[in-house]
Amino acid sequence: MIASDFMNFSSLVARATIANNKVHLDGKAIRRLIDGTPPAHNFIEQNFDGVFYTRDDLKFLDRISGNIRQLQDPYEQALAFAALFRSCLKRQPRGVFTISGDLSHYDDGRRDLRLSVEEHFLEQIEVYNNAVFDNGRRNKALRSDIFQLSNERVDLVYLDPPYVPRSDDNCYTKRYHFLEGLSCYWQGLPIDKTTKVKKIAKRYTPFSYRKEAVDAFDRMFGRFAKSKIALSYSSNGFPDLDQLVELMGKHKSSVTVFEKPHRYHFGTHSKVARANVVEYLIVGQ
DNA sequence: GAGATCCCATGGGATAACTT
DNA sequence: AAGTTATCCCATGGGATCTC
Repeated sequence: MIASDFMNFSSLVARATIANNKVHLDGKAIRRLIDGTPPAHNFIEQNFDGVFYTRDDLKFLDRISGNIRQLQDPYEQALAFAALFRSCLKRQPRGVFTISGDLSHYDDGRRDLRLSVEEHFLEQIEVYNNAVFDNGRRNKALRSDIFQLSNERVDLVYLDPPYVPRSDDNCYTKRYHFLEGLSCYWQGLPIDKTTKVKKIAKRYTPFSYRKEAVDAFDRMFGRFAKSKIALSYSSNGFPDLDQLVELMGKHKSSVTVFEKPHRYHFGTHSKVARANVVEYLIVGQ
């Protein structure tokens, strides 16, 4: 099995859970991770004070960033990163990095907002340790643009591309930039200090632009013309369903659409008009 | 079964940038 | 100059699942 993602942080999660068949974080590794020696760098504290988290959380993130890199085994490292990312998500209201500053009005009393990032981290290590299993195969986790992947044949490919929304930038960088930066300690990812949430620049992908998305889908389906394709998509995306079915039909003799109504509970303020969507699984073979 | 907890590829308004 | 597309910031809660 091969997993690949456009973003680094999510490919690390895949390395921890998909590529990794047997490595767990044991007590010794955990003690090394939370070692309290003051960190050699304080990039996170310097850049995100007053933006996300408490000062203690930020110090912990600087410390853990150094300690993770002391682990020798890449699967141990990946497990620690996966646990760290999930800790950061749970400690951030709504799990996104689009809001900053005083977030007390988001506090609805939930436990996730009371725990420190470090307390979450210890819990999430157990969560990820319990998620490790051996499927009896050699699996890979890659970080790649879909068009840069080697031409390896796969029986079935599950595609979950970004989509162009009708009025916004859809790129995940907007919501998860903090995790992407954290995954490499912002090495080579300069922060745009003019932004309130201290974003990094999003990487280019044709899937984000109306003018290029149709061609990108066409090329992507062509790239997997010899595999069964399962494409995950939504009715509030662009291109629309008819266009996607037609595009897949250029490369596949049979295209089947499965639909499931869904209501988002995230942007649910009264003026949100598109919370009701249809989720699609478009299968070509 | 009732209450607590947790999850969520979000959406709209304003404005900037780009097209024709 | 008007229309279209891209970007930035920030506001928002119901239902599935868990716990007792």
